[in-house]
Amino acid sequence: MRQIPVLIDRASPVPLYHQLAEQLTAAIEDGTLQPGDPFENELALADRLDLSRPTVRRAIAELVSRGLLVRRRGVGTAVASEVIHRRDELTSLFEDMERKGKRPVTRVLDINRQSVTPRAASALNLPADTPLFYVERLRLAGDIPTALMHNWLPPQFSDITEEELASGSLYAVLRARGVRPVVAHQTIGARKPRSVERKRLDLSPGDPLLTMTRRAYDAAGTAIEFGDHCYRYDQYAFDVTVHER
Amino acid sequence: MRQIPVLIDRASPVPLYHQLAEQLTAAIEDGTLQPGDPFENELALADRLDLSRPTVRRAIAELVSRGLLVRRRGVGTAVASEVIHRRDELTSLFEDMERKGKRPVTRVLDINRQSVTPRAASALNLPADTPLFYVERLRLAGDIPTALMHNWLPPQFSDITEEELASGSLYAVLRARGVRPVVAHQTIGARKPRSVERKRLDLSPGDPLLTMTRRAYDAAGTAIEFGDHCYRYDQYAFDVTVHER
DNA sequence: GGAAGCCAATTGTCCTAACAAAGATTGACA
DNA sequence: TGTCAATCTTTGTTAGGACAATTGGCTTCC
Repeated sequence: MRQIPVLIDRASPVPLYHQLAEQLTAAIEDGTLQPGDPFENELALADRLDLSRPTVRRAIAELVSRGLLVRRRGVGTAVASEVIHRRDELTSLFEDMERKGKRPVTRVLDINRQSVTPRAASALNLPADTPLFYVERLRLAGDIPTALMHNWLPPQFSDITEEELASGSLYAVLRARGVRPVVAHQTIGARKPRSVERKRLDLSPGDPLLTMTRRAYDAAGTAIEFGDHCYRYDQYAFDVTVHER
Repeated sequence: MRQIPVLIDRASPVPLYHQLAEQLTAAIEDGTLQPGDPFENELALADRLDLSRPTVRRAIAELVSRGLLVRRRGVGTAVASEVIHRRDELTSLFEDMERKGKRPVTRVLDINRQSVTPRAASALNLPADTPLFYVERLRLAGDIPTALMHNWLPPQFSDITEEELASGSLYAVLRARGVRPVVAHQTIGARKPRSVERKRLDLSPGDPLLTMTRRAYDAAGTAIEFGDHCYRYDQYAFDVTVHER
């Protein structure tokens, strides 16, 4: 039975069960524990780390709910098989590209702090004539234009600067202001490009466009972003993991 | 403060926290509790139902993780706003269309019970030369061709008949055999159609194609389906709800 | 040698208890 | 009257203990 080294800092403000869950997750994700490997039982783990059983159970439950571990009463706990280990995440294109080592570059093409756009306003649950913060950006991976992004945000974000946007992800800017997108509804489709889009994304004649519109909400259910994005079909695809029930 | 009637059966083999969670969920889903309504606090609920606080917490945690409730320390618990209460589901195109009242029709174009297709076999974690069950289907909404679907299944499904497939959804056929797809990884993209696809889907020149490939797994992580689908861009789009963390 | 039954190991459920932290409310004081 | 501090309410974290249910292996008996 492999014992994973775990360090618990009782002085830290982060909950013990979460410290533990993080370190166990890391051990699985970096391959220290392989799929199918047996996992130290919860009593032993609690004893070894000087934590109570409920605390250890809570940490393990977190990994189980993410599909990293599988438990069977009377038998034990094991690392789940490879394919189950993924989860849906709310990420942005920027973060996706960074993870793949693609070195994303953002070019801000247009900013309008008083944009009246009924379609966007209604997606944000605001009156149709509400002036919104609007930004159009082009994302490049190296030299290749990858995505053309149109985003509308509620008026309280109209002080966002071009510099902030150029430096990285829109979600990072929002999070820096204490706003956390928690749920988003996305619609993914395809269509023919318009001529502006063809030019901006450097498309050849006949090239299709992959499109996504997104409405993102915070924990209270307040709409915080409406996005309308176009992607080069040969540069981007959406990976989605769906679960039953 | 609305008190929801809850009946707990301590003699039942179903866990108390689950009985409670079910009844609370029902109250939200049938509209007894409306979005934004305050929710009885956990101490009061525990007291009223004669349950311990951890048991009540566990039930509430279940609803929170499904996005039905929102909690804030020091403030209380409330029913989440409408937009949050949705969940990703593993459904099929057939079921999607049925829900929208579109009256789907399936036409089986090709069946091969011994198809050797290395790309599909490897997606199913089988040796590349494994003979697979292959079916090509065209889905129509009324008269309009909507999707062209290619699916490969492991050899144990090679007794599936054309009649079964014509009658409805592939997933329904699988479920009737006691196989439950639980997780699927989908990749959604766009591309130019090939000429067969143009003909089958009755596309005009220059029309793009929306594509999706899917690998579906059962609870044990066994691959049970590989699908490669094309959709008419003007007839179909994917709705995806993503959650943070 | 095989089968039935028992036992140990492990996870699952449930309870009591205590204290911490965050937000809202109240009240005292300037 | 306005502001700050104390207090109350509510959720969050952690602990410890008891017993139940399931599984797998071992032992014993035929």
